[in-house]
Amino acid sequence: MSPLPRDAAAFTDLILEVFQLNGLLLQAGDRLSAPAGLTSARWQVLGVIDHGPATVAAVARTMGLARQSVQQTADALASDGFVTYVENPHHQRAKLLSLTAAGRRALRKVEAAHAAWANRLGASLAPGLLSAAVEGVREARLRLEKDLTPEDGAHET
Amino acid sequence: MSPLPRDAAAFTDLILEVFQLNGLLLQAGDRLSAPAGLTSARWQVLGVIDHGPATVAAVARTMGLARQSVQQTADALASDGFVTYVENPHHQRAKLLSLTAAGRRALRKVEAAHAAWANRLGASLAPGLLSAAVEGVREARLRLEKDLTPEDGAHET
DNA sequence: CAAGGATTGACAGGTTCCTGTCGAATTGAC
DNA sequence: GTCAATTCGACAGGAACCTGTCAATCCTTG
Repeated sequence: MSPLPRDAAAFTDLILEVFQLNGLLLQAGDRLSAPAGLTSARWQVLGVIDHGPATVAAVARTMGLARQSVQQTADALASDGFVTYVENPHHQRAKLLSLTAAGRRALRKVEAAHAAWANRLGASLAPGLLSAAVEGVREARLRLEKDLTPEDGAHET
Repeated sequence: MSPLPRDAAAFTDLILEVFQLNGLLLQAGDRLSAPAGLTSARWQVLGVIDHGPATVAAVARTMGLARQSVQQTADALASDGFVTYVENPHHQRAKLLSLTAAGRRALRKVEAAHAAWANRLGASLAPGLLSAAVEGVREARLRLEKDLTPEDGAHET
């Protein structure tokens, strides 16, 4: 009822758009990765360890997710043979997630599909519009990150 | 590795930004609604039935979610007393979700917090940047929606 | 080198979304 | 008016995220 100021209204619009786009992107990601036997979440994990093995916690930090979420995905990937846990010279308990041949093969397949798709979608949007969107969303994200950090609590993030 | 064309790269950047912003927005929404005893998902459902009672299926359509997801949230809201199921003159089995006094009170509280928050965040961003972001994200969403619709399957969406 | 703090993997449990299926109620075609 | 298609709520099960907690393993400090 109480009319929001223009800025606030625009910000709220952005929220709604982002929610919807996020849902569609997940759907698209699942569709892209399904033929390789993957899902969005699993594909993303594979992508992180593509440039080198890493611990579950390190992958989680890279992805901005909770350690435990990535653990679940990683275990699933391992039991499907896309990934193996290899010894970590720097840590006895924290083994390294490493791509198997099958994992690398699946990843390459998804990446090819992704490239074609991103190309098609990216080309269908005015370049200026696209880069403005990226910049605006990034700016909003940065503000929000600051806004959400009251003070870095001691333990776990 | 294989370098994506510029458009595709920008599109991929947008995806990453949207994923991150989405996560932060959910976090912010939960923080805004927690003092009222709600969460993002529950708040959104209350918002839909604020302008009048509706069936679970109708709410789901409005929100763009599966019927079953909203059912779960609605049941939780009902057992917490924010909502009740009232008789539906047009349908014997499909009762209407309706706000209770407590539900309306909680919703108003969250809306007030949301307004203050959106105002603060919205004002901290250059207006041009913000509207460009909204426009760009909307455009991307529309393309993606088209891209994802192969043909409207018969039953359930 | 010994103690304290931080990080890690494991496990438990919860939320919010999904798909799939079922029987009941409504609606539409004939 | 009857019969088929659709819509609805209920229930089962699963995916992907979360928080909280524990013991084991670092790592830093003194």
